[in-house]
Amino acid sequence: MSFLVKKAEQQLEAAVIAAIKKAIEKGELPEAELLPVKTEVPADRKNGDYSTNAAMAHARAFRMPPVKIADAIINNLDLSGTYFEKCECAGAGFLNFTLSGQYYCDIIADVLEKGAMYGHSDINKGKRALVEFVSANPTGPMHVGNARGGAMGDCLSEVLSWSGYETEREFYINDGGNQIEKFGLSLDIRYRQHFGDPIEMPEDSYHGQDIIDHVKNFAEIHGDKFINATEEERRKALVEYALPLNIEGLERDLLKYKIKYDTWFRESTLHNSGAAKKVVDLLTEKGYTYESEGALWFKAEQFGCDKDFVLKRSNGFFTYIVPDIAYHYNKLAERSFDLAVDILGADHHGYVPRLKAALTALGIDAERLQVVLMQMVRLVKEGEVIKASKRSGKAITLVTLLEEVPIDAARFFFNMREANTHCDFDLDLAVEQSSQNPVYYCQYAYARICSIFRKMEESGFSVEDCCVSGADLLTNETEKELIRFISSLTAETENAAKLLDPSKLTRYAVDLATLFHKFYNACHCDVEDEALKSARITLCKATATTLKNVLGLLKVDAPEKM
RNA sequence: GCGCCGGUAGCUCAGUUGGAUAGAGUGACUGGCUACGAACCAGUAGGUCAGGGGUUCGAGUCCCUUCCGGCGCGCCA
Repeated sequence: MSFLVKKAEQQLEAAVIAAIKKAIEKGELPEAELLPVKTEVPADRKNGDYSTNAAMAHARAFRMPPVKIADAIINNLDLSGTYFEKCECAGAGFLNFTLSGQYYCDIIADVLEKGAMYGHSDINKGKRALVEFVSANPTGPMHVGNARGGAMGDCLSEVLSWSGYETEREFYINDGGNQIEKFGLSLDIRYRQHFGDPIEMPEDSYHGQDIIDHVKNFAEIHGDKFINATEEERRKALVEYALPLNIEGLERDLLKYKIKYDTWFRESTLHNSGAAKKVVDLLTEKGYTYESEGALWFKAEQFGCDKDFVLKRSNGFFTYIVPDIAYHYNKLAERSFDLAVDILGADHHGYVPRLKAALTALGIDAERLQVVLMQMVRLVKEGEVIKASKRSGKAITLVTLLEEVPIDAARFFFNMREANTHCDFDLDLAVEQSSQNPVYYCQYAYARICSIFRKMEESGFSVEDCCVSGADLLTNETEKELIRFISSLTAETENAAKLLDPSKLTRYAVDLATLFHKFYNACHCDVEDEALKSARITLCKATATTLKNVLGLLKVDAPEKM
């Protein structure tokens, strides 16, 4: 959290502990072991700016009613030299504290001093994080689920950076294994169909238009010369033509979505370098594998899984999880990231304990791998769910989505809900440029502030030179509430990083906009009292900085006019 | 059958480490621009926090259990 917030909380805790000790010395409270004092912000501000449950928590230790303990604490409390000016007992024995005007001044000054860096924290300084997200199969276009994963992964990466991590974004290209076989098969059949072969597409092949388009373009270049080649050669040529185009397409589409990766990691490199074989050998050396029915098994039960699983099939091929183990071994052991985050669809949840078990067996602290499971997205239009079938190739693609919905709105919407909740994406609302759309609501607040600044400058008033010149100027409840909320951004960033949940910050942006609009309606900036005018403009500047920073984190534009 | 996730206002969702009378948005209704952007604000109405038990000063939050929904449990990926 912001150092000022921390300072205030520490002052409060120290003052309460000192008061309890003093009361014990004076015999107003009995001798007993003290419990740690915890402070919190009351939900209802009528109960002060901070409260502590110290009196209630000590009820048992002191064998006294909480209210009596609270009285003793208040009688011995010394708040001089702190950011607090008042303490009252309320309810069951809560001690409620009120912040002084100086606190509000100092918060605003701090925001303006930090500027674009306000909201950043250093709690994870010196650590490196890798966020892997989307990692869509390169066999076809991305769908709406990838759009959510992309928006979330990108914002989460930014959140981690803000919390102090040195963060990298990575895309894992599944260019090995079964789905590439299926890709080759699908291309092959479409190619033969293109030249008149009446062969039919199997049920489980890729039926999308993109496969047909690839074949058409391929045929324009190479004609029918692969018709008489062996099936293996033909497939190889088709895959070597289409796969790079698909990967370029993924990169291009994600860039449109404002997502830029630091690395594109290919699964095939794990096979070619022997890394996949190496992790299996390591597990075998450590005695964590055994052979049964011609296959090589991993003793997963020993590491908390419900059953053992196969690493190498009796036909000699590795199962899908081996390259994944090797990949995460690469992230954590070879590239030594302190934290690796995977963003996966919720249907992968059963696989996570297996992967972690294997990593543990390899001597890696599996806690360094954190998996964010993401529930499915349902698209809603005109109040009805749009059905999407992936196999039929009729799923709504990311590109189609972005043609309908502004990019900022899409990114914002996909970050409004926690990963682990089903997400209804309302297309009509996302497109709507009105108050109902939370993206515009936030942007409107920013544009409104900029408009105030323009008006002030036009009348010859220097916005640049504004400051809060006295601790007793910003006393309206909407002003104080706005400032307190501004002061909580750093703590919010830290919390979002800790919980791996960027949705905290979309809600923060909306709430900040709300508090600003309330302030705007309750207090006029353009008042006769020059000191008050200057103070309020300064508050607007701090609000603008905070709002712009948060929208920047989400990569949503903060327009000066709209 | 076993396991994971969820169930909070008509709808979509918040609710921090267990805290005070459970909150927003949206929809419905009533108000507010001869002052800085009304893309805004103020107010009214709407609840058995799925049901039941337990832990304690205190439970939407923690534990147990039942019901309902989503998903996973392969020598597929």
